[in-house]
Amino acid sequence: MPRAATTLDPFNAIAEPKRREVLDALAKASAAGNPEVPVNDLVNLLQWPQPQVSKHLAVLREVGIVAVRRRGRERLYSIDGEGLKSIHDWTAMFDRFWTHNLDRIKRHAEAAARAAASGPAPLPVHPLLNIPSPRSPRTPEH
Amino acid sequence: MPRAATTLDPFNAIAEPKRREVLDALAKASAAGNPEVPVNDLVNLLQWPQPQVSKHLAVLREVGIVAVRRRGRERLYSIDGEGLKSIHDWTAMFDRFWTHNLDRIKRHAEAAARAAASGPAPLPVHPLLNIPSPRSPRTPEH
DNA sequence: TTGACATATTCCCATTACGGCATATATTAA
DNA sequence: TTAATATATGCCGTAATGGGAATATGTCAA
Repeated sequence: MPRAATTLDPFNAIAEPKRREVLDALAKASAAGNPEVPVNDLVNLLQWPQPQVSKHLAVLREVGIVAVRRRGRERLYSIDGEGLKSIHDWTAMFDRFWTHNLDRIKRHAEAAARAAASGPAPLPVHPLLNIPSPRSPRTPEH
Repeated sequence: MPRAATTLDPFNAIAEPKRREVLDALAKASAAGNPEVPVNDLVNLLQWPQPQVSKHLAVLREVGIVAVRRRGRERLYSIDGEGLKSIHDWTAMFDRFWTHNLDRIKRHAEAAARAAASGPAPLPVHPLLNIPSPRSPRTPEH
């Protein structure tokens, strides 16, 4: 089974760096007062071939990150926040792994100081992980 | 040029759904008091073949989402928040696209009511986009 | 109708990922 | 040393990508 399709979900859609550039451009235009941007404006902004822009927009639209509206022969694209919100929400579940970093680094420094007072310690693999942890049971909960 | 490498950045790494499952399992273990989890525990938790677990962990480690420490013949994996924080921060730049949804929907409803008072309007493509926007200049800022 | 304009779609290709299976490496135990 | 345990790595086949170029589709203008 190969890699998941880029149109599977917003996570796969924004994995492509160029697609994030498209979203950045749309956000900038929105901040400048143009929440809806025709494809040609994006082509001029990004300086990419038009088919490339259209293809990336199609992927973003399929996963619900952008929305489209027709105006004459143009198609106006805009950001639909719901798609990105799902990613924001998922990553938010891990915020304690970076919010409490200062505390953890401080505790690590204290532990290192205590270890240095008694004897030379083996060099830590990662500062954030040098917290002595109780041996986990071989068969955890599930 | 094919798709970007999964080890290019955290965005590509978490695009794979199974990799997000691994992170969820690590987060759950951490919440249960085991911030560091041996590979075998993850194998038992997820019920996947061991090589598959190791490979996914390798990708997550390469982009800095997880960290490893050796303890005897085991390798203890833990979440390194910095990698996920970069994603959280990027999506946060778009928070106004979902935070102000209520305002936008309300304004849209008012606009629709005004339009209905004068005559039948073309059915909206997307409720959030039905805000009448000034025609954007053909050559925007950049 | 014909042409210009705006955008989407199709085809081709080189590259890469994922899963399965087998095997290599490293560490502890006997 | 040899065996057992814990984990990583290599190889394979299948599937899908993103870019380029050409072309199709749809809309407005003359």
